[in-house]
Amino acid sequence: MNSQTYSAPAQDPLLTGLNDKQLEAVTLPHQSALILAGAGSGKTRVLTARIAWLIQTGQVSPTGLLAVTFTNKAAKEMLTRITASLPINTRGMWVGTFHGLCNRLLRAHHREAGLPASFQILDIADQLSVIKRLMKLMNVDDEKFPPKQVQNFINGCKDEGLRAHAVDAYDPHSQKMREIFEEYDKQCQRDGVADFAELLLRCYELLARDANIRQHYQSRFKYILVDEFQDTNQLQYLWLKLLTGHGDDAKHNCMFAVGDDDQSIYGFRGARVGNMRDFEKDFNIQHIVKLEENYRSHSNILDAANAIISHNTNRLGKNLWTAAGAGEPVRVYDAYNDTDEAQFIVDEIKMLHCEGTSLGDIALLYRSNAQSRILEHALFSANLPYRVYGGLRFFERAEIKHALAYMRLIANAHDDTALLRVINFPTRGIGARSLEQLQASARTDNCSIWQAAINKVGNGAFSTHGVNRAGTKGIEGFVALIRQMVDEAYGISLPELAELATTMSGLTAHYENDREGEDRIENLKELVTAAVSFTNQDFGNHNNVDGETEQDLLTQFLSHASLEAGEHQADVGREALQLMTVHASKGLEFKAVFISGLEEGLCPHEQSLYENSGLEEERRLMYVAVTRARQRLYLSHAQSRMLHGKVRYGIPSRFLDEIPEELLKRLNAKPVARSGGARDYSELPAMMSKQQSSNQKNAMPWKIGQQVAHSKFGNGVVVSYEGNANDMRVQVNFGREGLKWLALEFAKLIPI
DNA sequence: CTTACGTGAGTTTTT
DNA sequence: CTCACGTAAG
Repeated sequence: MNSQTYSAPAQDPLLTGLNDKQLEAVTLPHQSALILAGAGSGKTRVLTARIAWLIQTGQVSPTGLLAVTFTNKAAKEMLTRITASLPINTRGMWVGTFHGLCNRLLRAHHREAGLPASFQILDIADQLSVIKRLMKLMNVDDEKFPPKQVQNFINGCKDEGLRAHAVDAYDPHSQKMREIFEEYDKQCQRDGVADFAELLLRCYELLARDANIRQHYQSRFKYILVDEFQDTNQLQYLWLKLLTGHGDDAKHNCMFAVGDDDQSIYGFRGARVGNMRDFEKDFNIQHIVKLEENYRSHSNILDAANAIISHNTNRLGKNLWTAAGAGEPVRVYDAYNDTDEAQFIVDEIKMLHCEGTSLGDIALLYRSNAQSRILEHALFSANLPYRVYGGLRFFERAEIKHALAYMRLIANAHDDTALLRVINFPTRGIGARSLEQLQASARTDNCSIWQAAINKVGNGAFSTHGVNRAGTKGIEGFVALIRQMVDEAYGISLPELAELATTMSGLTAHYENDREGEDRIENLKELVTAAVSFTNQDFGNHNNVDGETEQDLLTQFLSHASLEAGEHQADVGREALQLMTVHASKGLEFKAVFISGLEEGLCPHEQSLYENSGLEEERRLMYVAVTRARQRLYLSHAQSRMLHGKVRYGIPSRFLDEIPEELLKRLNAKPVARSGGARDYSELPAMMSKQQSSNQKNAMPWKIGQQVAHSKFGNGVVVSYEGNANDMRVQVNFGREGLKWLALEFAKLIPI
């Protein structure tokens, strides 16, 4: 390695504790580099140390670098760590998500980007409603063109950097899709809104089109650091290339990309693992550093993960190892059915908990959300506290979106999506007919619905005489309300504004009359609280750097609400088991991990087998799941499972076969006979639907929780067992005498 | 404008 | 099975 640029003093606090590879990555010379960071290899540490090191050695100023992540959480984490290691002000630093940074850039140059200063951001739900509305207007058959599919199409195109006109369409169906896409973009433009993908595409196009702005940022950002590079999509990569000045003749800036091709699990959303190889080639990467030392798991777990992932082809190549010992074997449980599987998990959790593992350090992972139900049921019955990740987040809740819609209308009443959301909520007698009329006149006049409403009720002076159609009164009321809100909003603080949006709109009153509105009112109050803390914490956070325009706090808050929808669930204080999909578990770690539902058809998922390289992504998913565990890993599968109201019989996942038997401890059944060669899975889908003869699980001699008496140790309770019918050992908790393993063959245990 | 019922779909989802 | 959504009736 070329170390002429800098030689690290060994005692440098930034660099102490780094292993050789980490140190190498952190102190790489001034060139683009690719860091292959395995799970639990200290990736974030390296990324932040790199930033700190670059700054501290004077190679770059804090404002001269850009660090981009996928999640707000990761961005925050990075900022926190930077602040902890360097006495610098992170304000004005460009550390954030792709969307957050693009938003920031677009706000600063909204005119050049062709957007209003207070443009709003559509989340997926908003976007879908725009599409549905538009399709109705265009008279498109939503049977032939399911709105969700249209949405995926539009986002998919944008993620590849394509506008409607650039999309190939040779058949009527795709031509229609393209047409909707085009109309959709026009509609958004008129509303002054941008969807998630639009933020990136708009930003990309701006940089591509406007040489001044491009060069400005290119000369500013000497270093670009990218986290989770394997998850970047086509457009994100193009954006990065543009920012580094890659396409231009001038020598380009440095890109420091950190990623793990084995953890690429978002291909279905447009992520391109291939970007890693492209990066290597496009940037003529001289430095690929592999971080393979894992600080998380014992080696049995890592070896299992390595074995599984080695079945993938075309990897960049990496093998995790650890200085920690082998640890416990990976436990495998062959359940009779899904209920049995859930019960097994509950029993094991009870035991782990008895032994002192805190519930919050235990995760239950599954491939699809539907699997959580049965687990929840079992946990609930056992009185075990749990927390399910997923579902609606704070800013996605209906009542919150309603309040935000009022706030959006205060910022810009021409926002059709916001208007339609609340024009009749709380109800004010505006029915479908009057709405249709409004939408129709908006379309004829090519104006916003707000404008159409104003035209209808007259500008300012309300004419209550003459023909008053049913809806007019309601519309008048709505127009007056919004105007009044805008008036009142003038000069007040953001929390006051949030308060205004929840009360003056009638939302609070509406929910007060609702029997089940209590929680919603609580949430609305919480929204005001969120506005308070946003005001305090983010005040000046987006200060004028570099000609950024001062955007009002309201717009900032609304962007924040869209871009950072909040935690998935708030009750963090309580000690609770963590239930989540494997996708949601990425980046997390737990002392003990249960991966359930390891059956063909579920994991790998049936659907994935029809997609090309679908199986490999499923395997990466399994790899991610396995590498979450620090000490103990349970893999379970059920011989039968209730799915879509029918009993399905599944065979164990092929991924189980890919783990060497010596790493496993089969908790009940005898190991599946290994046929030496690979199993033939080609006819699986057919097999799945057939009913196989189910071999009954061996009867367990001792159930967990069974009370027993022992001549020497006294009374106890069975907490665990292992082995098979001939050679069974049970673990018994004798209270004061402690936990004992007893071989059933010798120990005289009497059930009581 | 609610409420009830029928219908159909049902992987994963950082922003 | 279970949820979300759309349509019909009250």
